[in-house]
Amino acid sequence: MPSDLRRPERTFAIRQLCLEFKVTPRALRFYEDKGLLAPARDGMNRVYNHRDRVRLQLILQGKRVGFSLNEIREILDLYDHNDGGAAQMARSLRKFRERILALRAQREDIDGAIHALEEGCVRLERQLSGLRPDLLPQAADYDSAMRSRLDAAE
Amino acid sequence: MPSDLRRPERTFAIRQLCLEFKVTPRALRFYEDKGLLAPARDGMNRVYNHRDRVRLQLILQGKRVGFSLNEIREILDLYDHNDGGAAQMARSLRKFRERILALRAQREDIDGAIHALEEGCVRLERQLSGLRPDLLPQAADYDSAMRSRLDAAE
DNA sequence: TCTCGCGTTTACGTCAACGTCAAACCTGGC
DNA sequence: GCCAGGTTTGACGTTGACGTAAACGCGAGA
Repeated sequence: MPSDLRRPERTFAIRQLCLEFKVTPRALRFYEDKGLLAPARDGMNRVYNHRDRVRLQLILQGKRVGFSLNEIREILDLYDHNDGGAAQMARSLRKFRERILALRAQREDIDGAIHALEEGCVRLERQLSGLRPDLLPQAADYDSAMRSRLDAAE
Repeated sequence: MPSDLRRPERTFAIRQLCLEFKVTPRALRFYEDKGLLAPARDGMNRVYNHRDRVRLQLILQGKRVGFSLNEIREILDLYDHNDGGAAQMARSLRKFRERILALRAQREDIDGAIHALEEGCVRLERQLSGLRPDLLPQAADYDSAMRSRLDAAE
């Protein structure tokens, strides 16, 4: 009986989701307070199903890209009951496009920041190589350290 | 006497910078409290010079890409007095590279979110076009509205 | 002279997103 | 029967980034 994560009838205790997604129980309960999650109950205990798990994934992705919990809730709500009429769907569509534009702008900012920092790096490397070239490899180590970390993450 | 914004000797009152960058005086004073700005004084009044203006631009860009004020202060400090020794410079370099990696990761997340939202848009458009195609152009208006806004910003 | 409007400082308020702690509950194992 | 360990619900604490209110200074204009 290999209980697969992808089997839709599979349920999860709070602990399991916390371990899997590296969040605290407090966070999950907080999301529930705010209306982002609504797990079932077994007696007093929360029981998360496949849909709750997906929602949690979306919540965390949303947070990573800078959405507030309120915005995330809005989006989830839109996703959920856009059977609530065509007008509702049109509003969702507008919201989504708005978000896309905002995210594109944010990406531009990030690219700008990356370029600025890269220029700063070049400047520092130039100065350091003329001053104390022995200190340079330390920084270069970082890349290989990162590469191995990325490998490990895969 | 056309006082050009780019002339380095040009100075600014607090309100001018506030209007230009859409921030409140409270914010500028707050940044000063936190050591991110240090404008000169004319009596009791703050006088911002060209360098302060550039720093403010950097602060706001930093905020947009998700840096905390503390992180921004660190970066500005590093930029400022990396004459504080080669070891300091090496540390700056490491910090910069760290930041670059973090920003790249953030960009990946954003790209993911954009794709997800675009898929959502496609889905909604499909459903809407079969249901109430008359509601679609409203959303499309948004693009042209944005284009004109971008034009105005230039 | 008096009042505006903008500036200043100091101090407290707020909001989001949880952390932390307490007190109670259920459950399995000894 | 009882204890440890995980869960529940409050309730208060915390941090960052300001907002807001009070009280005052100061030069320009009616």
